[in-house]
Amino acid sequence: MSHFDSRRPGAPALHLAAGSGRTACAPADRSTSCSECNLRGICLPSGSKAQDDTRTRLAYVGRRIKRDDFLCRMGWRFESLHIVRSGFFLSRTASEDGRQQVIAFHVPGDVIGVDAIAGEAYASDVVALEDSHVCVIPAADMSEPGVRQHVAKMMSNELVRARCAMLWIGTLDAEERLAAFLVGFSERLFALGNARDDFRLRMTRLEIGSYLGLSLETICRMLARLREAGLISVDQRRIRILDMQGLRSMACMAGDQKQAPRRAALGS
Amino acid sequence: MSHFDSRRPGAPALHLAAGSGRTACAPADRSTSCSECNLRGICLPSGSKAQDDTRTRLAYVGRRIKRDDFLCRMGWRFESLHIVRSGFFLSRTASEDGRQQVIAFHVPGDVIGVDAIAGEAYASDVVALEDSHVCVIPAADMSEPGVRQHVAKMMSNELVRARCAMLWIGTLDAEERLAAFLVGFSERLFALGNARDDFRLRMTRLEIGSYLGLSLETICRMLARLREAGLISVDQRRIRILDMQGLRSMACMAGDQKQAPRRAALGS
DNA sequence: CGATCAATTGAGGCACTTCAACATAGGTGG
DNA sequence: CCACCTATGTTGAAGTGCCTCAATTGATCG
Repeated sequence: MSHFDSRRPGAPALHLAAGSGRTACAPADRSTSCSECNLRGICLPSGSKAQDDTRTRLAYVGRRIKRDDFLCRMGWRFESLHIVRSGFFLSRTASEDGRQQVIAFHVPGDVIGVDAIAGEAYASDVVALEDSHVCVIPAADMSEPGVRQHVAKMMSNELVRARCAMLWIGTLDAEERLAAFLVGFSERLFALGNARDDFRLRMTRLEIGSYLGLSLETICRMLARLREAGLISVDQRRIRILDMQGLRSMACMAGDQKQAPRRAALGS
Repeated sequence: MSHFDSRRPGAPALHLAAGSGRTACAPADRSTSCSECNLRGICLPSGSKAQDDTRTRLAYVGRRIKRDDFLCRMGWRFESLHIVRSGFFLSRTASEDGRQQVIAFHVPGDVIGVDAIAGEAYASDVVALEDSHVCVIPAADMSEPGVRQHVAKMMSNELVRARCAMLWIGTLDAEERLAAFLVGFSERLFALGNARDDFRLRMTRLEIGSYLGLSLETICRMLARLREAGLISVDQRRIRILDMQGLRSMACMAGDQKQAPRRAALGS
């Protein structure tokens, strides 16, 4: 099923999660008070003084999104932000000729839709990678102090992550990029209470490749190379990190050892 | 002069603007009321109803930054946002082993420093590409309604631009990337009252290359190729766009014609 | 248990990097 | 004003990392 224009001449007939065409109109849940949410401490309004006060006052409508369904589509009018309560999402954009790229993965606690605030329409498609659950935050609530602060922080975080990805894609070779991705993903899951060195990828090799600007075959090969180097073990989507130190240094996130490639060096 | 660790073994001895080592401690200016600023309408608090009211009330301290000086450095504690009043800036990050990448260019009206809100420290170096002038907005003022809205929009814009850059780097080949960059830069300048088809690049080929994940030689060659194709004329840093339609379609920002490369295609 | 999608691995080609030589512009001091 | 210097820009030739194409295996699901 095609949910896009992508019937352009000669387009490779690849298939991908999120092709099911359903459009995320799952019925709204009961609303839940923030003070009873299992994301207390991760989600809003962390850090503020009026914290408990705000939290008891706030209550948001939840929505369930099934695997492969859209949370929102490019061009939809911006009406609300969403916070991931459980599950995983992927965001992707497309250029006007239909080429797509994964530009973000979202884990519980993340705010989705901040790229729509400026344009008043969503700037990317957001797809659930597994059955998920989000809180709906009406745009009007962004002026609420506790919400405002949390949203500002999460936006800032998104920006840092996006720029981090730019740094990876622009300066690291394939093996390093994948190492950086794995370390980063591990850390995000760790912040949610996961083990740091044992997790399951929720996305396909194709989606990882798209995110990192590499082909899916290269992802496979580099996973194999990292495995052969004894840094990780790979079993389908289950990843175990055997040598975090080594992986980090390969990802240029610790002691360095490699010469920077030309296109990266800005000298100084 | 080295302002970084980059004396790593074998680092190529490239030199770049922003090596002067001065650290942007130019004396603060007189403060200026927002109602008298020449960015009225572009800058805050555009769009709000309490617009004129807020604008007359607000007044911000200005700061001058000389060419090649830093507005802020990675790791500095976050104390204030900056809005570019005049001039041009470049942001760049570095991985821990010293590889750098340009991650954004800033034109008048842009908010600088939003990536610091989450981490409470600046996440990138920001360098003036020419003598510039910024407004200093204390972090505390972010709760001010008019400011809040504008900052949220500009953050959202930054995120969109960053993701746009990811899309370019991840899915377009060198020639297309450069075309997209030129079109995008043209549009940003146009929004500031410039001609759409005649402008001056403020940055070196090296910096453009870094931003686009390409070597500076490739930038040269692709500029030549676009010139030979009759799409632009190039005279040093002065660019004239001779065929906007053609340039846009090459940048995949209008009618398409090319087959998407594999690494981009997410199928559907 | 077939059908479909995801993952793996090999072989070959090309786009871009790298290295290198040279041209040009802008600045400085004689 | 010149010669001189350094940073930037340009262009050529050669190497290579990753993409592309292709064929196979392994999961997953109705």
